[in-house]
Amino acid sequence: MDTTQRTEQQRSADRRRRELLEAADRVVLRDGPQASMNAIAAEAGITKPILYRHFGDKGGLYAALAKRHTDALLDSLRAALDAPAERRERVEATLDTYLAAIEARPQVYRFLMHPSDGSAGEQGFDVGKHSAPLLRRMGEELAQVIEDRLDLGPGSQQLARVWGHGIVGMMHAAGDWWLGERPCSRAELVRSLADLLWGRLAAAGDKVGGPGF
Amino acid sequence: MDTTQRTEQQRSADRRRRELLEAADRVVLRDGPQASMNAIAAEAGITKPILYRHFGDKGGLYAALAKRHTDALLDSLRAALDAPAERRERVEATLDTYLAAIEARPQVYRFLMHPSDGSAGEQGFDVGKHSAPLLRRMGEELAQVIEDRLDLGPGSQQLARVWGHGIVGMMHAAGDWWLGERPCSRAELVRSLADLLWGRLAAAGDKVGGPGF
DNA sequence: GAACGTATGTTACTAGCGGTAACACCAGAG
DNA sequence: CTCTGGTGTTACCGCTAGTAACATACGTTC
Repeated sequence: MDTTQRTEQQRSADRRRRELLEAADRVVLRDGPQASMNAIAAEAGITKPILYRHFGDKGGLYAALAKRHTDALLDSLRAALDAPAERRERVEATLDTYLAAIEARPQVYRFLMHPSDGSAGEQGFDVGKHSAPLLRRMGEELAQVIEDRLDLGPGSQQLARVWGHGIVGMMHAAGDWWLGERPCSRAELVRSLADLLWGRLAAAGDKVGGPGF
Repeated sequence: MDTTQRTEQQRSADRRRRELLEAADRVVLRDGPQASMNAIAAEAGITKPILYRHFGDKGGLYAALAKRHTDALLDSLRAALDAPAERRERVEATLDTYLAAIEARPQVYRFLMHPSDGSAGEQGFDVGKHSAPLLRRMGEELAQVIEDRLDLGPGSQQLARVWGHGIVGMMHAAGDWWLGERPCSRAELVRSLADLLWGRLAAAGDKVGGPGF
């Protein structure tokens, strides 16, 4: 139907789009989420209006950019989560995969977690939307895995979703803090978090007041 | 020494500062974290330079503003955490306190969690700093409580810090998601999260492939 | 080959932001 | 009376996201 003239012209458009995304990627990797449209255009060797023609606005560009990294990270996480191993091993492998990713490319990670858009337009008080889409997607995917593989009794679906988002948040916050302070090795962090998920908090004994009392 | 002339003039300065903070509070409550300095100044009935004289820059104003709410929330959380009750009850009370707070004033919560500064200046790649200070403070405080009250054996301090930040992150992410989708009541959410912390994830059985197999 | 649509690319602009310089005013202290 | 230190202004800077207007090259279609 309309695939006739789409072949050549739109193909070059798609190629340009990919080139622009790669240029934007380079700039974001260098400047962080504050990368300006001007800087990205300059890196790509062009001027702003072209970026706007391709991506609409800054949010569009950032969404396209984020999608690539998010998809890549989610693929890694799925692989770790689907490995044939004990549950605890899989959990530790998944945690380690995530932490290794944010450790390797903190700028990308920061970009994904902090849209930092502003988006002066529709500023409704929809608190649920501002958070990074990556966190939401990870939470939903983990919820699905939990629901599929664990026998949680009644209310399992809802429980799985709460746990999915909760565990992802735990991983994210701990990773963020760890990346800033580096108080221990990655392996130790993974073990500590897995211990937490394995109920060591509930199992721990109360501390006695003082020795000999 | 210098308390002589400080009495009258600086007192009025402090009063103005408080008034400005309250005006800023109103605007942030209405417009969210994107509230502009112009808007805040207008709400206070003045112009921008005065704000800058009092708070240095936007970050300073926001920090001062955040400190009030953060302190208030932390006080509530400490109270819940220090109540004389079983550990599980205390944990549930603390979770519920936090969730009730973000439920009651989502705009404030959003502001605290999303500085969304930009702060075009020093854009070093210090990933550890961009996250909301509230999360860090909650994590550190919880870590302290855990370390003080639980007997965790060797490496307890480090373990407590990981757990502190991890649990806070779990609470935050789950709360953020819950606030957006409202998939269940607050009490159910609290119970699900406490169940997670109590090791129900590790205790759950694997799901069998299908019935009759 | 001519006409057209669609991509590419430009310069020049708007509106708003955070932030600042320069200036005026008014109250209390010496 | 003068000096200091607060309050307040207008007018500006440099930056940002985003847009309008215009020129040009290429591929498709008649």
